[in-house]
Amino acid sequence: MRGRRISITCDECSVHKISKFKSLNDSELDRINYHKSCTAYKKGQILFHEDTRPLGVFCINAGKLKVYKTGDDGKDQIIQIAKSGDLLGYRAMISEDLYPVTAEALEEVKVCFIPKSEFMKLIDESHDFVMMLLKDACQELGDMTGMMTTLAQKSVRERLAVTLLMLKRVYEADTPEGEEIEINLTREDLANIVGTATETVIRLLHDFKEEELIRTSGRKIMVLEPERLVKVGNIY
DNA sequence: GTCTGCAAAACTCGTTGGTT
DNA sequence: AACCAACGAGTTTTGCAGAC
Repeated sequence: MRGRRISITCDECSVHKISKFKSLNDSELDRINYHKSCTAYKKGQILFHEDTRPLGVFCINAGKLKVYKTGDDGKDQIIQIAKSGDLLGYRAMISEDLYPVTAEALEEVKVCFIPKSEFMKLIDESHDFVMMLLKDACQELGDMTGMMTTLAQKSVRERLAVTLLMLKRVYEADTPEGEEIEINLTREDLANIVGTATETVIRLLHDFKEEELIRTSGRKIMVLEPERLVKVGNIY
């Protein structure tokens, strides 16, 4: 299933200022612009599969993706919800590994693909760019450590509270100021982040609703009381 | 008591075809 | 082209039994 080719130039890109490419100079940016290809993916389409070889990196222009790993029992564990401005696939490429995860569009997604050769040239030439990648990789390592601890030590109820707060941060980036933040994810995806069964997530969401911590409208979830969710999640 | 898995019912959403 | 109803697929919810 392939996406539809589209055209986005870096200087008119809406996320350029928050992307990893913000430190590049004009000539470096021109080169990326020349070599990259941009694609629109529909919901459910796959950008890259686990255990395939990276041929380049993906810069998300618009939309959200779930990044997940499939376990031995066939169940998916969602590692990350990637959003506009995020860069995907560079760690596996730099370490010359296969992709450890799959990236799938959660909605209409616009993505720019930068071939490996051009990306590696940038790493050779731009110190600022390398530092930016290093910072990002270290940050993610820290996040993963936190996630592992959360999954291992917290109850499902606590994990769901932590997950809702994390998703609120992800979704508020795309929400105009003043508007209510809506987390738009299936219950199954939510369960795959929390690491539990869909039914358990639905039951706990029902409890959170009763406690007026959240409100739901169809599949959409609105966090009403983030401070109380912090307490429920035992976050200090 | 907490959580999971299964099954069934209820609900939502996207697609399709007909009508205006 | 716009609107609407019907339909089917997918998703959500609920109840129950059982494992830990």
